[in-house]
Amino acid sequence: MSLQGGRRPAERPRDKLSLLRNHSLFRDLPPAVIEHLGSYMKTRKVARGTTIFAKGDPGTGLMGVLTGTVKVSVASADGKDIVLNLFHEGEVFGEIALLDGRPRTADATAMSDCELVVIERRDFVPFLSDHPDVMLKFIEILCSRLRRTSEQVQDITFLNLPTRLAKTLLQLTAVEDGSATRRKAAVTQREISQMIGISRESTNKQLRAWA
Amino acid sequence: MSLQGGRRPAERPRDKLSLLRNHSLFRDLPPAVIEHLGSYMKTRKVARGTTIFAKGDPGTGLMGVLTGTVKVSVASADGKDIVLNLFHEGEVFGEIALLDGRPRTADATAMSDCELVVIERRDFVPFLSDHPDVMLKFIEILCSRLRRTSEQVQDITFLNLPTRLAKTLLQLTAVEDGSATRRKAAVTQREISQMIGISRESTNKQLRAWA
DNA sequence: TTTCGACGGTGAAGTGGTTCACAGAGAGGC
DNA sequence: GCCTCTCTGTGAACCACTTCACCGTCGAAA
Repeated sequence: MSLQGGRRPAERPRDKLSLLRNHSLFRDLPPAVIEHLGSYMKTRKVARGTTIFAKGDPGTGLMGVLTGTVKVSVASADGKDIVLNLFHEGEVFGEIALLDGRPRTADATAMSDCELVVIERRDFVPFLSDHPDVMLKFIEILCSRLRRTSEQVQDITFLNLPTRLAKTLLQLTAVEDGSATRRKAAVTQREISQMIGISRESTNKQLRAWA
Repeated sequence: MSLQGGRRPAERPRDKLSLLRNHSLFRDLPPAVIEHLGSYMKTRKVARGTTIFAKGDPGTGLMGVLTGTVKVSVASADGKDIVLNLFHEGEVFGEIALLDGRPRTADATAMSDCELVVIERRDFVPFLSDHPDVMLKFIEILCSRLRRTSEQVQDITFLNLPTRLAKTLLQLTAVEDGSATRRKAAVTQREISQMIGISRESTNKQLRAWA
């Protein structure tokens, strides 16, 4: 299943321009436009554990991952957490709030030290109006996100613990194979359990049972 | 929560043109364009219980509801069912497969006798390319769908039976208040239970406990 | 009128996963 | 080198919800 409509990188995006050049959203734009867009982008370094944005924040812009891994999750009233998505090098996140201008509905956290790029909404929206082809790409991305989230609903309601766990593990390893350089993104059992919506203990027991 | 980005009708869309005129997707288009688009639309009447499209079908087009209610759901291997969405008069559904050209990921069923309108993908996609403003509206709709589905994930994992049930009932009644004319769309307990992903019996018991 | 099928209603038994309460193992700070 | 913190590992008790089995009702079909 092609997650995120992003690229699955062979070489890494060392800088913001190569992120643009490699991402499906912008890949087909003429070089001059890409450079123009690049001039709007700011780079931001964040340390592992930093909150990049929080639920309720105004959605100020589009984020891209240069290096590292970003976790998008939501917390419940009583301290539980679910992970909605992980984003790796070369991928783009935070489009929803960018596109509809409404507040963020989830938290984003750096799972490792990260380098991010940001394009502000006020810069990006006018650009988007001038580039219908990019709108189409966004539509594709949104569709694939929707299919994914909808599949998540189905998994949660239909599948039992071991099956869901297996599926999640497969996805995780698939993604990690893609990026030759995996580093600090060691996924803990707690995080796995949050991805599938199951207690840490149960996850552990199932993993042990298999090992 | 504004569902679907659709209209909440005061007067009903007796024909396909007034559906176009009232729906947020097309509302702002010049009348000539609306009529042009209308010429592409076919009307289709389906009896209660009919399968409108099935999971795996090629996504042939965009559907609109003139009268009646349509249920979008998926079935699991072992015969269970979840309802992902209900669509009422004046609303539009089936955009995902329309927009990305991939197969349908869910079934659509007529919950009452329905009149639908259909625009074929081959007619609509060229139209869309010529109308970036409509693409923007689609982006809005996709965003709101995504927010809704994501909320569904959260509800399922965080909330317990009574809370989810209450929430679903509220949504149901809210929608039904909107359309003055509710008819055959009597929702059974089984359907409610499928909307919240809980057994029919448990739903029944909770309802009894409240009554 | 009878029959049939779908829906609502309900109790008893079963279970998958949670919660709680620990304990050991490593990793980083100082 | 020790202390602390986070992660992993594990058993026992508990509970929310499911599953199963069954009954009554009501409307439509025959």
